[in-house]
Amino acid sequence: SARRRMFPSVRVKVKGLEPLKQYYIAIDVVPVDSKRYRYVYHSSQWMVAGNTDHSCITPRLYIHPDSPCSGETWMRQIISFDRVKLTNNEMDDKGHIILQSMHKYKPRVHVIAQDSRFDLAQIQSLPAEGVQSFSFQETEFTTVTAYQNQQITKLKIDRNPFAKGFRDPGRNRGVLDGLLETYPWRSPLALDFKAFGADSQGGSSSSSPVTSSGG
Amino acid sequence: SARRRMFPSVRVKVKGLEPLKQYYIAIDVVPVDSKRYRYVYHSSQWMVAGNTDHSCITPRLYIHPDSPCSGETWMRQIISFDRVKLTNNEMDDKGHIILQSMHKYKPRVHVIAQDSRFDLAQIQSLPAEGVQSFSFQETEFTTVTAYQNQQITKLKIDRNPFAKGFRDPGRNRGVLDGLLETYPWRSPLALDFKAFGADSQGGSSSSSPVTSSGG
DNA sequence: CTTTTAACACCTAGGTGTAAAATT
DNA sequence: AATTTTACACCTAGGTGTTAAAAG
Repeated sequence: SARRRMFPSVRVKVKGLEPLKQYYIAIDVVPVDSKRYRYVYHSSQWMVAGNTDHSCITPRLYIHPDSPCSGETWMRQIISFDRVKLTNNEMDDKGHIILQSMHKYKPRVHVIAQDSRFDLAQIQSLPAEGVQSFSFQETEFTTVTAYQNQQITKLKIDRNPFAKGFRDPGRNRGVLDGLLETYPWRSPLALDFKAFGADSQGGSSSSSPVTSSGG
Repeated sequence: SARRRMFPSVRVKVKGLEPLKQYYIAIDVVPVDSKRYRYVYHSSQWMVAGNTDHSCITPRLYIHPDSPCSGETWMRQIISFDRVKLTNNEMDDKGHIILQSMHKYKPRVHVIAQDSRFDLAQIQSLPAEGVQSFSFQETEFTTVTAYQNQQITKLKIDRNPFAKGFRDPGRNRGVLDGLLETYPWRSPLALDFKAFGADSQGGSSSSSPVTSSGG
């Protein structure tokens, strides 16, 4: 029943909003498939290890704490979801995002136009209209309770300020640098409402008790 | 240009709200008079030391972070304003409550019925209707940048968790106990919407670089 | 002289991976 | 054997009164 922050966090830039209109921006995390995975150490790969039915659960929505906010303000800043918390506790009552361990997931970002018809700050699920949703291939991740991949561990230690105590000022740095070259998202992800499509340019996203999928 | 939390913080209990209706609850701090004060140490008293015109400033509103919320939820819990921050910086751009040092002030609590006509989460000033305001005589305080009254200092050290490092486990305890007997607010203040009046029963309220008024 | 500012040691509060223990 | 939980040392982040220096 652990609950930890998602790290790296999802960070997005938005353009094409109406400056004076009010928007909510939210994130949720949806299953990529219905498979359960296990990590095969000697081949450094995630392998299918069973099936899971996710169809009866609706994902929880994390509303960005700045919501609601004008399109102008949203577009002026990088929108960071660094306080999102994940848990594997299905009975969680703190509103955190509930995921099953050893499964693949992908975050989605939702931009919701304010509408006086629904209760704006009490949103528990997505409204039927006035929503645009985006997701990014490179933010896919696999959930774990213990790290399987030492490269991910090193990346987390080096990039997460709260893990500074585990940093080795010595030669580990080279290993991390190598991983970062292949780490797809370094700068904020980009959402363009004029194009109405997901234009990814890198950024950061993943989760806490989590390793990336590929090996 | 200091900005510190208000301590003790204002804590209220509410009754008489409509359970299913949505409300904002907010606090602001208004001048008690137009006088500037100085503390006369030998007589342990605040004396008038000048005049100030507060008429051209509208006080800033601090909206309780749980807002908006149903009447049922508001009534079920103690409503604590322990994150309110005060500053003497008139140019403050962080939204903190701006006060002048060496003046007397009194907090006000506002209960605001949700209304689709105004932009609910962007409230900068009080709406013209649908608001009920309460204040409590015993929460009056005088602002300072350095404590004038050693009893207040001792009370803060003993009651504020963040000041634990200054606590003296020895004989100071007796002094504080004596002050607490005369300290008027120990339990949450009470707002009754059926009576539409301020029914005070003690509680806690004051401010950060602040001493109480009386000697 | 009175009042304010800034640096400081000392706290609370909470986010890390780790390693051992517990669970399945 | 694989996975999860728990206690832990070590961090970040930020709230205290104190003190000396600065400002008025």
